[in-house]
Amino acid sequence: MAQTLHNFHFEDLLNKHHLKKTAPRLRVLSMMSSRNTATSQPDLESVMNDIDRVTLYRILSAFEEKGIIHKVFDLNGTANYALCTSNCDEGHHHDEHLHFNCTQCKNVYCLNDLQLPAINLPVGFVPQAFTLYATGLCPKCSKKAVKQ
Amino acid sequence: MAQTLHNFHFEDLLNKHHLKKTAPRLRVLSMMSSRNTATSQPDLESVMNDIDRVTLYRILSAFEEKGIIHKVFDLNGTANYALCTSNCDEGHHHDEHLHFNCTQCKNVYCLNDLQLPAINLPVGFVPQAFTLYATGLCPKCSKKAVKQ
DNA sequence: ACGTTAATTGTAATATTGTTGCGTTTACAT
DNA sequence: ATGTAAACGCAACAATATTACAATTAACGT
Repeated sequence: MAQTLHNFHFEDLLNKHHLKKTAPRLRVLSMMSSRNTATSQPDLESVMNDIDRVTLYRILSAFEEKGIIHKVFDLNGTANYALCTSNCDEGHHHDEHLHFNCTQCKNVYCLNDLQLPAINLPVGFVPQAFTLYATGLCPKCSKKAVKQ
Repeated sequence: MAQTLHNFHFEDLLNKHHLKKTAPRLRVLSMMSSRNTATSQPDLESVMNDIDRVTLYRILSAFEEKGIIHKVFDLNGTANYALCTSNCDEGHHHDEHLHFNCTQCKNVYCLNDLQLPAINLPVGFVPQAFTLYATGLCPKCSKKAVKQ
């Protein structure tokens, strides 16, 4: 669970990307790092209900642009956000991992360790990035399902 | 392009799923089959601006539920719809193909022929469906890019 | 420390997208 | 032909996202 990151890590991160260290930004980072799943926009909004919605949108898009977080849409088309694991540059993400969307609890898991197999596209298609998306039951929900 | 389907095909399709043959439904089917890319909700709405928005939503969700079309969210999180190729049952889709989203023209291509490689998930995760999602340049746009 | 300034936030207004309830119309089975 | 359930259209609303601008504040040099 959680990468046990501390505030100064986040401050370094913001520094690195020439973003000012503000309370809202640090809170967003801390919330997202405290979870092992992606965080949905509605979740963010309800937890941070004292931060203005517009500010939240701007923080998220700034982070995404800088390669600090990445966005993934779940089954219902709602935006979920998760910290990028590593080397995502300005404007260029490298989050070619599996996104697992649990149909029960709706959580989106980023399975970073999973290597994507090579894919051959039809002629003419020039790929820039791949994402594998899976739906099903996450460990928690599959356990519950068995018990019943 | 297009699967050169005719109206009576659509009528059969609707019959098969116990859906009444109405003008709006036939128009939606005919529009979607006339394209080789998925159709975005905004596109549908602007082309069929004489059909009520709510009706459109209901048609789309009915078709999706019956396994006639499937929904895929593009880079911007907007819903795109495409006809299912084959054997998609009521409530159970089998659209485990590649969705290619062109970053230039924003079109979403369903590359049905592409076989997805086997994926091993971490223990506990019980998959129901996979979708591979790629971004990049489609044939048209990559040609243009070369010319410039 | 202190003031300046550009970046960031907050506020208000608006646009877009999706949903719900209900009365009217229509396909289609009898 | 006609009754009925299904589908449509309309109105109102809810949720999500964007834009413009004024107020605030982090970070820099002095």
